[in-house]
Amino acid sequence: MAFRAFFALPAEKFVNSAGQATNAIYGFTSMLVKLLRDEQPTHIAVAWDRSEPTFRHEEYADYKAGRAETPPEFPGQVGLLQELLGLIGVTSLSVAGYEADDIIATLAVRGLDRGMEVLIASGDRDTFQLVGADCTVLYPGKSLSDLVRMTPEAVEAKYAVPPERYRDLAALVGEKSDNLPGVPGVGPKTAAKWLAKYGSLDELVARADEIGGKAGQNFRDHLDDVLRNQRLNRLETDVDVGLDVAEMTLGAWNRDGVNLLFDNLEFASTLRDRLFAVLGESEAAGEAADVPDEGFAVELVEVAPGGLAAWLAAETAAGARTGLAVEGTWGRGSGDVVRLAVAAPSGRAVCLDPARLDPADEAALAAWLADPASPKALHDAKGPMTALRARGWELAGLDSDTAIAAYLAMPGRRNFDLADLCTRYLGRELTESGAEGAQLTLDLDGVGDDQEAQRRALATRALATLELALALDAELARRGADGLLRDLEIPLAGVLSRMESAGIAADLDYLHALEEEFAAAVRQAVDEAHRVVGREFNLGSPKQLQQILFDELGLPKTKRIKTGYTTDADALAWLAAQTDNELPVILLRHRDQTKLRTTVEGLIKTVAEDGRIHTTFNQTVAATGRLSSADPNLQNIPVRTDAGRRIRRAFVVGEGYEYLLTADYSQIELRIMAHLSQDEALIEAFQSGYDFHAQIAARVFHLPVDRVDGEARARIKAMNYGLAYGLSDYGLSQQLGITPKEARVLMEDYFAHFGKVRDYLEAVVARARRDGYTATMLGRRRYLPDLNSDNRQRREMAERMALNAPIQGSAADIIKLAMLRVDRALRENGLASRMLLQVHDELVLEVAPGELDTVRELVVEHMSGAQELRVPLAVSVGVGPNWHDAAH
DNA sequence: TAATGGACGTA
DNA sequence: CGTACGTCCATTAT
Repeated sequence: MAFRAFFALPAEKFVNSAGQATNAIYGFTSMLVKLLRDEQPTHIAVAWDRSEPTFRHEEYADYKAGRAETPPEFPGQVGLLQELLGLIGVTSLSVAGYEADDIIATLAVRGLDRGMEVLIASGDRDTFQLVGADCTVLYPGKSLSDLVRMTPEAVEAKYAVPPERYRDLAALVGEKSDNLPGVPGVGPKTAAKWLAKYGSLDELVARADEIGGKAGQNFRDHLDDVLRNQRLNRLETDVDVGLDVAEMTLGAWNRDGVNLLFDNLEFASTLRDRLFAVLGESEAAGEAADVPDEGFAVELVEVAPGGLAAWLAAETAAGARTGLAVEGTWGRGSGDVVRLAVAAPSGRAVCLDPARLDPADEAALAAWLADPASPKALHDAKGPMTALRARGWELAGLDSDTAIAAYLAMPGRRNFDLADLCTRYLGRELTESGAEGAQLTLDLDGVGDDQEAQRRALATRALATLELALALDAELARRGADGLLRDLEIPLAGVLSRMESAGIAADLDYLHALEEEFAAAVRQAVDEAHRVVGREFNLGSPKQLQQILFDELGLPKTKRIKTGYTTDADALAWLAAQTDNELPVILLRHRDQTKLRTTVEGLIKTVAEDGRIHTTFNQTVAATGRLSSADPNLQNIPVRTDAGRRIRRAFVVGEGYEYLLTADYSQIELRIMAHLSQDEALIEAFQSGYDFHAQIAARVFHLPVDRVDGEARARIKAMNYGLAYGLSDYGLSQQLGITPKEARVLMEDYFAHFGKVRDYLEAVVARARRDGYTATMLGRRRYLPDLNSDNRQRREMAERMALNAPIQGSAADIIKLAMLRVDRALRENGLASRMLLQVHDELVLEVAPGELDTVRELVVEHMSGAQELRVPLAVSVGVGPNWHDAAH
């Protein structure tokens, strides 16, 4: 049953933050709760298979051979499940040399002997042989929670043989999963027909000659197999289980132990409550607790016009938090609200249509939304916040954002759907096919055009958000991440919302001119390439390129990739050096120009009515804590090449403003590494204020700083940055064009002077391996279960992530702090200047007329002062009419 | 039509 | 065989 649960629940949704899979534990426990509740057994035991071979293996060496490997996530859950059973007072049994079913059969027979009524919950059909008047098998049906009662009638109805003949039927048909082949061409129908005619397998064997047809011949040919199957599928009923049935009553249970285990497994309260409820029943029978195990019991209330203020006041007395769900559209810095629902802790909720709101109610709603003293929980609030602002409503009092909270708890997760999180934290996923009525879908699209259903769905969402926020509060408190949510990420959502709405002005005419220029360059490259090859082909197709370069032109092979040989820029540059053929150079130019053209085209497409480009900042994507930017991505606008930098001229200061100002942290990640490692030499290099890389090079190569040449500085610069990424000697050698051995020597020289850096890096990985996660300066965690992987590639990958995550993540923490400080300072000083973009270590601001000096000073102060480090946090600032000229 | 993989832009 | 992203395009799978 645990194995069934394992496959019934998605493993990726049931992993705790230490990387422990929990789906089998969750599913099994859930089934057990249902069994205890519905069947109220007086005695109960759970039997387990063991890993040792059984008597069946001794008799038939290939027993269960050819089975797929047990998924690695499963075995680790068995011990935890047994621990849980121990805590709740349920007997666990296993006996060497026997399968769980033999133990079950033994207990069943002994129970029946005592006149007990016996229930067997098993996913193994062999147990059907035990079915009788007082023995029923509960066999998993369509879903986990659906157990089919296999009574004698049910067995007969399904297999057309009585339970005592089931073994015969199974022997004839065979059992694939046990590697017991049956008679070819004989399925349950034929087998049942024969058994009906001859009465039993023994009789069938005795009269084998009489059976006609191809199947009959097959039966005679495979008689040995059938008889072996029949011997092996008999369940042993006299196993020495070491315990009497009478001892298998539900024992005392350990509430604290269960709580602790559930906390570790990160199971939310629902399953725990259900379990406690049934255990409570077993202690004091008759006192049935009615625990709803599904849906959200929302009570959608209609408030009379003008009554909203009173309703809100009554429901949120004593500052209770509410759940708020908004339906509408948002993106690219704007949006609209179609309706919104407010759910209170009582389970009551209202659903409001802003367009049809009584004026008094509208005022009440606006005031309530803007009231910082009215705590609200939303799921992914930034979008709704933007949409509300587009209607003139400010949102304040954001007390929890369940998407961000879940991100802080599980920063590596891909999506943070409300429905998925409800599954994960509130455990409603097993109740899909349960009681009627109470169930409400969370899927807004799935409810059709029924207005009332949509209102209910939104109200349900609001209540779900409220309940989820509570579960996540506890989750984050346990991690010490509640401050990160409350003081950093939630306020940042508001700042980002306003940045998105502001957008950045674009010079459309200039962009169009650029596009044409890049397009012409692309066309020329295409023509040249076609001419060189002698026919037309698609330069954008890696597959066609491989064909031409390696097959037709016979150029030397590059690095292998899944689909053949790579045609990436490094490889093309290498090819260009290997051959006289001009094609690789043309292809490189084509790649460059194509990339620039598509970047410009993408930007043009996203210029809004107001002449500005409004990106969307995602706060829950990057596993390290960084922001990301999408639609369009303004964090990857070219800057390294001249041609690329020209694109930055298209980002200009908007009407009513005087300058764009950029401010960036210089070498923030290296400074963080110096701070965290506490390496005195590194710290000193930063404190002196001179060229950092040159100073480090001087130490490594034993030269005065002014004698360090460009080559030496470049090597050390690559090394400095590489260290923060878990660079290997091989990687360093590739980057510097030296041999791995030389790179190795260089690294040794480096660490000879900066030993604490090595100590720090090693300690980070060791600690992460022990704790299961890394942490940034503000306590933002990243979980890396692969640090203990048996797979070397995965493990080393995780080690590099562990090296980088605290550094990159701390930098992300710091600039987020800086953004809050800058934003607050701008507003408190009544300045019209505003923040527009964040590019990981850089902020772009739009400066209002006459505010330049104030803003420059304020930005530097709040960025460099965002976090106290052992080294200065240097910030450099540039000002200009466009993003390019504002560089420094 | 959706998913995947290669390639490449940024910090 | 350094990290973190998002987007475009071609190709493959459904």
